[in-house]
Amino acid sequence: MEGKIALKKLLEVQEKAYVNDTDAINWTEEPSIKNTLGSSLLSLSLNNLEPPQNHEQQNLNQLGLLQIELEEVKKENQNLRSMLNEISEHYAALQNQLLLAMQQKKLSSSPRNNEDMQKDSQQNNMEKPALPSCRQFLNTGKINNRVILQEAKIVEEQAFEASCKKARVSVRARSESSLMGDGCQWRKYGQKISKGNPCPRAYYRCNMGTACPVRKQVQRCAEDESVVITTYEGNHNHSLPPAARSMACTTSAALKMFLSGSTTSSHGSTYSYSNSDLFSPLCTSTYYPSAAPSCPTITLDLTQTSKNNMKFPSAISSNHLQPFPLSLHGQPQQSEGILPSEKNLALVDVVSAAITNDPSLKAALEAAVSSIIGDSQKSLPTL
DNA sequence: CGTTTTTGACCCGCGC
DNA sequence: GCGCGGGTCAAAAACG
Repeated sequence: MEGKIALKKLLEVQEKAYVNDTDAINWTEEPSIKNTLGSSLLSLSLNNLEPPQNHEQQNLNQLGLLQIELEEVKKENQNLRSMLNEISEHYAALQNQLLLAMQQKKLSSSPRNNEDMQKDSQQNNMEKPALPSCRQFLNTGKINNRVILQEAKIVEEQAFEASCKKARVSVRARSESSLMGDGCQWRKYGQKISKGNPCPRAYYRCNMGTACPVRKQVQRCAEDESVVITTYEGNHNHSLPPAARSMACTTSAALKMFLSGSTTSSHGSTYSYSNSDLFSPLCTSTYYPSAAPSCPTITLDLTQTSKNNMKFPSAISSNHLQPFPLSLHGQPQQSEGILPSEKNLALVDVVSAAITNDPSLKAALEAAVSSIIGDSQKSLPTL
């Protein structure tokens, strides 16, 4: 019977590991379990190796029982898996609804074109079935949940794509090479010397998919030629290699967060991430000129390294950046001479929470940083 | 020889 | 309407 106990223990550990990944126990490293399992399994194998004398029938019975039990546990495991999937789906759907609600709030709070927005939303409501409230959603059945989830995803994707169509993500990084290793294949299709910058601007197109709309511009900073500014525009219409996916996730997540959680001026906005502890002159009051002023541009400033802190945008003005440092592990830290508004604090909270609570975003940011630094040997800044 | 890069010409939007 | 500047095209050159 020791074998049965061992199997039970093993299954318990497996179940525990499955239900909560973060609390998963590496049973091979857990001394008590390791010892118990070790001795039990050993005795089981020894029992099985015993010559089939009087115990033959007993062993066969045991084997049968164990097989039955194994099947039961497998079923239970499947149930747990499906439950987890459902919970994940619920979570995603609720997240979508939150996003939509935030977007609607943003639209309704904007005094400009309020009537137009209402008309648009009415039109949208006529075109698409209205999304249920959270309570309704939670009370609906399994099939309804799936349908709602799909609808929510479609609506969200449409809204996001519309917002992102012209949105850009700019990455500032110190690099000897003018090309950032972002995992994608790019084809150069043009080069120009822009006004106010002696360094030429290179234009690249994504070469990985057929007619992929993604483009990027690469230009060295006029003030500091060691800084390379890479601006990405558009969404990939094909699968990406892991390295490129990390970057795409980062830029997409950054766009998503800011388009959903912030205001946008009529003349376009520029936001900035930075990973520096202190304000750099480049960040405090410099406007990174966008070739398309009507497009919102998010700037990931990776020109300075830091261990624990990351700087996030606060002021969302059309022409100036006034970021202040934000500790990802705590509350926003106020910088000298810069007073963030309540709205900005809220935005920072959203961003902070998003990164703190979303391991994938955190990982994507780390991957993006590592791809830019291009030095896998060095330890990455802890986010 | 196929692919990629270079570079001058062209297009288009915006401000005056 | 005109000029300016950013973005794109496409032929030629370079490269492997």
